[in-house]
Amino acid sequence: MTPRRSSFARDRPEALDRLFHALSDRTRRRILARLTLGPARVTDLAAPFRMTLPAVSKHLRILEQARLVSRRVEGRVHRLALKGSTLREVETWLDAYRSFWSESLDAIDRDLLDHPARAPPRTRRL
Amino acid sequence: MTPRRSSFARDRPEALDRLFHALSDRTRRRILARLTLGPARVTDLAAPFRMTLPAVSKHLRILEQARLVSRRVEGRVHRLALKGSTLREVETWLDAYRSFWSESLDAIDRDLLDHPARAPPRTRRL
DNA sequence: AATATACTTAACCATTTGGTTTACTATTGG
DNA sequence: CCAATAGTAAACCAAATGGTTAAGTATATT
Repeated sequence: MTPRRSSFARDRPEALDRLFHALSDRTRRRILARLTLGPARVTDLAAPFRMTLPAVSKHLRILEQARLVSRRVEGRVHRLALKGSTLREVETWLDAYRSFWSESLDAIDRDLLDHPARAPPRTRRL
Repeated sequence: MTPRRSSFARDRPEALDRLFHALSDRTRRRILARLTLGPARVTDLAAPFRMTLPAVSKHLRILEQARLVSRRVEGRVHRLALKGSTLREVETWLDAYRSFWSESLDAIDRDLLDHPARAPPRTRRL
C-alpha cells in the first residue's frame, strides 16, 4: 500500500496549504497589515522588524508564492502590494463552515442535546 | 517596543498562529470537513487516511490546541467535534481585509491608477 | 569610474513538523 | 481473568521553517 508517491503526502503543497501557511506567521501577518495602507518597498516593510533584511525577503517570497502580495520591480526597488483578491479564497473556504458558527451551538453541544449522555435531559436554558 | 523577548519571536505561538498553522495542512482540513457531518471517534477520523493512527492522533492534538475541535472522552472512546466558533476568529481577522477584495482592484492596480509610472495615463478601460 | 543603495542568493544552523515504529494505558467484552 | 479495542506517549527520523552571516547583482548617485 501507499501507492506511488515519492515520499510523503507533501508532494506539492497545494494552494490552500501555502495560503494558510503564509498566514500562520505573525511577521507575515504584520506585513500584510502594513500593506493595507498601500504598496511599499522591501526596506520599508523590513523597518519595523528586528530581523535582518534577508529574513524579511524570505517572508515576502512566501507571501508572494501564496499570491498574497504582488511584486513590481522598478529599477532597484521592489514595490510590494497586497493582493486582496487571494484572501477571498480563504473566505470561500470558510463559507463551508459558516453555518457552524452562525448557529449558537458548537457541534459538541448539539450532540449533547441529541444524545444526552449523563446530563439531565432537560432543555438547556440560560 | 517589543518588550523583553527571550530568543526569537516564537516565544508563544499566539492563537492566530496556531489557528492558521492548524489549517495549513490538508489532512487537518479534511478532518475538519469530516467533522461538519457530526462528531466522530479517532479511529473513524483516521480511517480515510493512509497514515498511522498516532499520526492522526497528532493532527487531532494540533486541531485541539488551535481550538478547532473539542474532545470528549467517553470510556475508551474519544469523541471529537468541530468547534465552529473558533473559525469565526479567522473570519474576524479577515474582516480587516474585506474591503481589499470587494473592491474590484488589487492594491497594485490602485497604485497604478494613482501614480501611473510609465504607462499611458489614460483611464483604464477594457 | 567609483561608491552607495536595494535587494537577492547561498550556505549554514537550531527548532519544528509530520511521519514512523514500538511501547504503554485504559476500557470493554468474552 | 484474559484478550481485544481505543487511543496516547515516547523515541526516532528526514524535511521544512525561520533565522543568521557573507557574498553577489543590479541600479542610482556623485
